[in-house]
Amino acid sequence: MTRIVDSLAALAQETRLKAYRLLVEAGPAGLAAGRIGEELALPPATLSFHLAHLARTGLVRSRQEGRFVIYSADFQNMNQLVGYLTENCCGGRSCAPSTKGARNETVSRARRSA
Amino acid sequence: MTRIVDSLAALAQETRLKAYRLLVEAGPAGLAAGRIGEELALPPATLSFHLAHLARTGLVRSRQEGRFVIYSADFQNMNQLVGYLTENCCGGRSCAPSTKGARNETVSRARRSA
DNA sequence: GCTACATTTCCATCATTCTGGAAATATGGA
DNA sequence: TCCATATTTCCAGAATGATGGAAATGTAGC
Repeated sequence: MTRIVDSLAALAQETRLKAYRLLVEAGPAGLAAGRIGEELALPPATLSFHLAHLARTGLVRSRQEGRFVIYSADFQNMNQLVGYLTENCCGGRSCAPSTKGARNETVSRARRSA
Repeated sequence: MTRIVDSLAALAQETRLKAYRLLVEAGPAGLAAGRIGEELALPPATLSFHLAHLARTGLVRSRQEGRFVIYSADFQNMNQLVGYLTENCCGGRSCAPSTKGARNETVSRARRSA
């Protein structure tokens, strides 16, 4: 669950979401860090900070290629994230008001008399 | 896009994600605020802060019912969020390395000579 | 080795978010 | 009206996150 929260937090920031979308668009070939910085007009330090954040959660991979560091989206991890949301947070249409567990009261057990 | 970032941020916090999942589990009937506070063992002020945060993004609705305020998940907004991720961030299997636009270079235009 | 470019790390600053006690604001029942 | 309960608002302190300049590190070609 920490993994999920971290991934959500990684995408819950405009700059990082934009960067991630660029990488999705770029596909497996990916993009050099500097290229992303160009597109988003970010100073190097800020860019590096955000890319590191995305990489730390696994949503993005990086590989060295000559003088460049190429970032690319990790679709498998993204699928896991979306899968989690669909299953646990009801993104799918199977949003049936689950019946598992005995938590079938709207208000508190202790205070229902109130 | 601000809407998306806000929704992601709302879920990118352990307490709120837990609260949201309780509400998904509870279905349209929802849960009284206090009931959620009980489950998560949160002091009232903290609980209220997080529920308000979720409500502000539209992921959750609230209705007054007697002395209780009942919160419930808004599945429509959640579906929109998951839909966005699937389409723009490639959660679906149609993760084909998009070909739109002329952004088909991995490194910078200006510096490709390097 | 030296130079040029790419990226990261270091560091300080600023901004936002989280937390929870205490008081205020409902709401319902006696 | 008065009391008990439910929830929110007010407020301040603590923690975490974002930003970016400057210096350090890495890599390639001469």
